[in-house]
Amino acid sequence: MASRSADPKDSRESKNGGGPQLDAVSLAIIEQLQEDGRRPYAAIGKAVGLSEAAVRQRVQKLLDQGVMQIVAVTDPLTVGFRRQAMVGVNVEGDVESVADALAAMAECEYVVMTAGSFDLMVEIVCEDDDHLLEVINKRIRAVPGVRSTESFVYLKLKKQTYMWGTR
Amino acid sequence: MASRSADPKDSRESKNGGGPQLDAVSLAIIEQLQEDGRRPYAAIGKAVGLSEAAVRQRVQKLLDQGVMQIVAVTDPLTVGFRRQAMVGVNVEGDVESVADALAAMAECEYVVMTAGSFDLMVEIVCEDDDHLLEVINKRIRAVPGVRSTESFVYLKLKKQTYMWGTR
DNA sequence: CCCGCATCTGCGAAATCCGCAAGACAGGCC
DNA sequence: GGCCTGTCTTGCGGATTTCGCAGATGCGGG
Repeated sequence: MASRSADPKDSRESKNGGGPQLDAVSLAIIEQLQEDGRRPYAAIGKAVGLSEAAVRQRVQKLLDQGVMQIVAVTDPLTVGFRRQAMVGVNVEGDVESVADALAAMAECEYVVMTAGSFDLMVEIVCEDDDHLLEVINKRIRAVPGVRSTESFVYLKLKKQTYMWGTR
Repeated sequence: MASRSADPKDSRESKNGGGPQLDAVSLAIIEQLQEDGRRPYAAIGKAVGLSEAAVRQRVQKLLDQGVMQIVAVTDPLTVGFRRQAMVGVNVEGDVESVADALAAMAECEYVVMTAGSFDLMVEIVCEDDDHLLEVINKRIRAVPGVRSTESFVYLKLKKQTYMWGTR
């Protein structure tokens, strides 16, 4: 199912925790859809050297497998979220359970466990200062196991891309 | 052009750095496209109570204005990027010019100016450890104005959503 | 050798996308 | 008030795209 039969011009191994491997053709399809998520299958097929139906099947499989998703992404500012912050968190005890608790909060857009002087980094998206203050001081610090937090309020977003795999 | 909340026209609100305001209908359209970026315009129109052509025009305008984009997003691990890190940067001199220089690097997925003990936070996406090491120690620290950096290597990504505006 | 499995291709039918022109509506101006 | 203007909305036809299905091809196992 993965690839390997048609045209093995690529071979990376490393079964990481996620899923199946991708061949060069699927990579090329993903690149096309990263430029425009609504690009027609026929146009993609022309670009990657495959028939329209084949592209359709591959895209469907990539979606089913969860390798990629085609979605609208927005600028938080224009949809009413005017305060964002990155919060570094230090934990005592089980880091992962704290991470799960934070991930359950709607305002936490992004939660990652890290190595370094923070155990967790969390991106918060809020409507205004009051909302941000409440989330950081009342909700995050109330989670059992949270030892301390340090906040970095966003002043200006300079770059934000979704071009993984495009280089 | 657009207004901002429940009903047709009211006037302005703080013009933030981004752009125009969105009314409830555009919000609903965005929600539809956040569930499935390829959903047909007619289906969206039925869901939000608008004609197909009207939905098409609004979507096109939202795209042209940069309010949203419809793209494929992938799990970095499955497309071959196995090392990620958040890097906090301290700057002497003009912060914005340093931010621009970092934003120009392909490996920098995310660049934001912040208030707090870092002037900039940068998310790096790399293929392996060697690549990550090179980007941080050779490229970022070589940018004029970079005083110091602190790295937080990703151990496990716990949450990553694209649901802005959906709450 | 034969068979199962997976993918790719080609083709028609149905649905969708896209441009165009006309009607509806609110706001600004004299 | 009356008028104008810009925007939004609607409806419609043609080109394009999507979708399902059947057949062809390649590969590995029994």
